[in-house]
Amino acid sequence: MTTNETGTRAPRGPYAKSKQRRESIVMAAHEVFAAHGYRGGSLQGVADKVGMSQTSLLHYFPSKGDLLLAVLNWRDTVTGDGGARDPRESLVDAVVRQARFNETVPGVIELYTVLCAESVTDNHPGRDYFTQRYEGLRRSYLQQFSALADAGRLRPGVDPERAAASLIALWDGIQTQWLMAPERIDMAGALRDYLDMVILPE
Amino acid sequence: MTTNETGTRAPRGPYAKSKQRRESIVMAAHEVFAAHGYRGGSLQGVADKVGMSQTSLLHYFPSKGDLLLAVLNWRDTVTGDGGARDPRESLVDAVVRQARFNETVPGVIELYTVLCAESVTDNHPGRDYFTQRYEGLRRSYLQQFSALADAGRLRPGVDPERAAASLIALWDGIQTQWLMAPERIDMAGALRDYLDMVILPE
DNA sequence: TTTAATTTCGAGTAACCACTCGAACTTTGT
DNA sequence: ACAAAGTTCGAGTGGTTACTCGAAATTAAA
Repeated sequence: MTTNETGTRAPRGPYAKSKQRRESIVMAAHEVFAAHGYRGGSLQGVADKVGMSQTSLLHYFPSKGDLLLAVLNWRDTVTGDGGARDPRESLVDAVVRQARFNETVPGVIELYTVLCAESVTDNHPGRDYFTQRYEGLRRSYLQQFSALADAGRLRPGVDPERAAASLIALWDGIQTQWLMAPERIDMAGALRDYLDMVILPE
Repeated sequence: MTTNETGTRAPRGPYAKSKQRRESIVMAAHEVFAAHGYRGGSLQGVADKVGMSQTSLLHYFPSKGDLLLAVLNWRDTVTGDGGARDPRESLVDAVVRQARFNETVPGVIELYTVLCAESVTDNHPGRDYFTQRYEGLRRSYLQQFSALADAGRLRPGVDPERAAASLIALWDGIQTQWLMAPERIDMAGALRDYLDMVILPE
């Protein structure tokens, strides 16, 4: 038994099912935000999907912005970011694998495409998340391109910094087109073509 | 004087200032939608910018969706789409020129980036516009890459169709990153690098 | 079993939304 | 000047929004 200096009892912390409850809320919010965007999605819609009242939802996430950040951070922990999981895996293989995987998980591409663009409007709660994410991604790919450049495997004239931003840009942009015409766009193919052009064969 | 068969007078058409009024509404809506997106922007906000009542605004554009389409179509007539205006101008020069120009016009890049991604959600009124726009852009660039391929100026292994989609994707994606960190991203540079890689020197 | 913290939710709030209606006011051809 | 059509807007409508409040139900530690 623990008491604090005021004699009141210490807080007990969340109940057993609380963690799963939060997770199911986050997953429902993922669906809603992917389908309608942040502004277009409503807390009521999320609550309906979970099967709880909107008021109860706000007990777990005190504001809509908090819920959005929870969705974004949860995605980060679950899905990858295009990096190699095996150090022996090449950059192009890692990117292509991630692109192919994203196609199979419904909502991932919608969520990022929609929310990322939406985040550049007014004071969007996801703005800091996306700016930091892009900075991190650029840093990560810059490092990989730099390593390739040191190994003499970067096409002459290619700047690693620009290539990092361009790879991310190509990826994002091809996802947008894929959302509008999935059967006409080969995401992995476009990324592979680009990287095969930038990176010289061993 | 014109009368129709019923004896009633023929409609007179809009008044003199109506055209300018519509245009000022469209420009205000352009600002609002660029800053807040379609769902985030409000008719009241547009009306306030123009200095008229929200009701009067709806006299010119009977619904918010109509206003959005007017904004998108107006943009098309005013700004270019990355094509060459002079047939002697090369593809890379035309693209770079358009990219540099877009940087100088506030709101153009915001508008397209935000609305394009937003348009893939539920039943967004701009959806058809963007899908058709992308189809048209791909067809246009495909034609140009094909012509270059016929002239033997396309890097071996590059598929004109994929290159068309990739160029557009790169352009869109680099605009998104530029919006978040304008001083760190060189849009024209990224596009030039890509095209210089795809297109062989004469 | 007691007891307090956590979880749930019904009811309400104030703000905002796109849009309607009807009546005034302005323009303009005759 | 007349009259019809175009324009403006105040007032409202029904709906939705995120969020608050207070109280009941549930959980679990002692």
